[in-house]
Amino acid sequence: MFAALGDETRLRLLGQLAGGEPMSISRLTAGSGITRQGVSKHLRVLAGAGLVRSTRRGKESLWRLERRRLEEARRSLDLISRQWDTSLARLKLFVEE
Amino acid sequence: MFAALGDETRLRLLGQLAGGEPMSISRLTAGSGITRQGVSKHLRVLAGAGLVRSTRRGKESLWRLERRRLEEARRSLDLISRQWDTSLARLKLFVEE
DNA sequence: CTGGTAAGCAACCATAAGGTTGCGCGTGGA
DNA sequence: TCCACGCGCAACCTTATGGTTGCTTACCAG
Repeated sequence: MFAALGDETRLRLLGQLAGGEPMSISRLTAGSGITRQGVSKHLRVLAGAGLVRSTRRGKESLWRLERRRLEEARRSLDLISRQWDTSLARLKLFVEE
Repeated sequence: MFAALGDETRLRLLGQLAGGEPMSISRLTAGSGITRQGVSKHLRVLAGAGLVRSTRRGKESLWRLERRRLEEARRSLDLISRQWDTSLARLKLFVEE
């Protein structure tokens, strides 16, 4: 999932989708500087990480954010960060004794 | 920075360092399945993202976490997530009017 | 049913990334 | 002083990745 987040283009896509409004590929492509196919590929990567989801509507497919996953990522970082904190606390305690 | 987090080996390294105790490269290498050079490369990537820092002590260099950066990453995710939330709230409000 | 628009599929290309091997260098201990 | 240990540097190999082009499929409107 972090790998999916680790690309500028994909982060930009997330940013666009963070607007809340579902968007079609061609709309996401507009002004992106890369091809529609490129965008499509990136979207599939994001979808593979569960960060985004698409629903077909007529001849266009609409993509939207999957917030749960973002929260998961945040929690993972919290975990490491917190583990670090408590370890340091223990260490400090140990040193001060 | 997410790119730096987006590799299993590097996440594992962070996990080890999250123990709070600074570790040498050879120690981090032990049981990692890859070469010392590989670990070294990954550490430099992490350092490049500011997630980790090293200090030379005698003939070994000790690596430790840089917690601030983890918090930054978390904040970034929060930002997207929150932007999504508020947009949805606005949208909901709009729909309900 | 015909044409245009939105997207999927597949092949392909160049470069970046993960990993290895080989060698040289400084430091600490006997 | 000499040797072993822990690292850094550089070259190299292989596979993933970001991106493109070309062609096909699906849907809607006239």
